[in-house]
Amino acid sequence: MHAAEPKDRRAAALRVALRARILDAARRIVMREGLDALSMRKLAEAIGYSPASLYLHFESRDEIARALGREGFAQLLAHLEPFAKIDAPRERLRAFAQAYVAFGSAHRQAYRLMYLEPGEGGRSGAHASGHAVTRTTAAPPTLADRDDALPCEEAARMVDLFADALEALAAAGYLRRGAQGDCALRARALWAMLHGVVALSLIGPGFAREGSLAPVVDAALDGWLGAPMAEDERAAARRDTPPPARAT
Amino acid sequence: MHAAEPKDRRAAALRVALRARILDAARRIVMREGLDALSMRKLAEAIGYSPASLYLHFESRDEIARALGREGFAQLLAHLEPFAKIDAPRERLRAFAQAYVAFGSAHRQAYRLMYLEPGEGGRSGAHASGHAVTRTTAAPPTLADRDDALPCEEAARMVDLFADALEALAAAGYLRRGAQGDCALRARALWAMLHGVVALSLIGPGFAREGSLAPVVDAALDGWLGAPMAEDERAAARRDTPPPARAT
DNA sequence: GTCTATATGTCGATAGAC
DNA sequence: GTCTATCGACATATAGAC
Repeated sequence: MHAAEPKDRRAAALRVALRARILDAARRIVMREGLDALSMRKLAEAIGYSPASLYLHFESRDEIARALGREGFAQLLAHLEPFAKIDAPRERLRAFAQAYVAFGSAHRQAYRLMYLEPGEGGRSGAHASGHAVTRTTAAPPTLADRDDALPCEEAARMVDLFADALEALAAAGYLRRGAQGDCALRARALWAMLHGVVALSLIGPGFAREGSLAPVVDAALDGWLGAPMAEDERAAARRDTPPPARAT
Repeated sequence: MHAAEPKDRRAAALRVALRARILDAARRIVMREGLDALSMRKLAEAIGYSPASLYLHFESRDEIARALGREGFAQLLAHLEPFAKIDAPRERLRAFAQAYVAFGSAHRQAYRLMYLEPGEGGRSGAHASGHAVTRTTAAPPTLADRDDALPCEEAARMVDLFADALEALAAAGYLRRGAQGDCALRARALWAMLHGVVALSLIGPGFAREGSLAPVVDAALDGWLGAPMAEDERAAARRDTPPPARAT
């Protein structure tokens, strides 16, 4: 194990650069023509290489799609994190929620990539040719052998963001008895609701009026944010809460 | 326009019977091996016909997948409708919610089919071969030209079921001010939440503990069902509410 | 080590014979 | 109506040039 020589360093740099070039081209193709249009051939042509070369840097088309999905989660997290500095928990949660669906609506292709089921990808293949078992009749295909929990670390951090805001909400007295103990659970429920809104809006128009998902999100949040709670009662529950300031 | 002759009737009957046979075989393949394994060739072999013959009864592989998806919605609706006769609105909504996620968890392949994006299907193709425009660089592929609102009529009826229960909840005094006017909106939010829970559980384990989605659903419902509302206040809001009866 | 060229087996869909 | 034959596009694997 001797130290890295300059030659190795340069080679490694070239490798990551080429990986980035491949992902850039893949991202462009997916954004322009959708995930189904992402093929190794088209991708290779886009970067001026042969299709086989791509397999030196990525294991499969699926791995490329998954890499793009992770990028999407990182983007989403970066989109949400600025709102974490909002002190008022209700406004913070509303900001998170609206920002989430806004991101999903604005980057439809990226969003679809993020929640790609393992082995979905648009095509199937599994062309283990030649002497391999070719596994035709095989495998309960829905659930792969993933033992890691969330789609990625960024997703976990997002859920933590939600949970923190919900804890602050409980601490501020907005949530009543029975709700304090399960902020982690409630954060996942919030995530599920937001994902559901985006996913349903993605499968076709008509779920919400003319691309405006905000009212649906607001309707869902009203239950969680203590909106139906009486003003005086909320004040009694805890006095030192910053003024709501009417979220924009 | 003369009346249908017996010959036409018999031919039509054979046509629908063959359609049903095709769908039966397709359903079996999808349940056993997943949507990706559904190919026209395998399907043709399963029913003892040539691949080309399938195109006389279905426009494309996608149409077959969509037909299976509609079946799934009908199944889901049939699974939910019995609970509509529960009088207590809170228990009714809890029953709907838990039944929804139970259905989604129990019939993963069917569920995935139900929410298939237009043109998703597992494979892509769009192989307009020969002299057709071949439309390579084409079409924002995410959103097809569907102008009908929901995925299907069954989905609309399900949302109506939710909305009715929410109206009953409001009428019973469980929902406070601001929440009564938007039961339709809230019903969609509920649908989105439930779909989000199932969808997130489908992309991999780890979203909820060991396949038990119920706590997440309960956490989400607590906000909507007025659970955090004080008992005495609820009683004051409306007295003639049937006893909750502790939903099973 | 990286890439090109090529081969194999997959697929959806169509044309045209019967 | 049904089948055979075929087209064009695909993922993946391998041999071998540089």
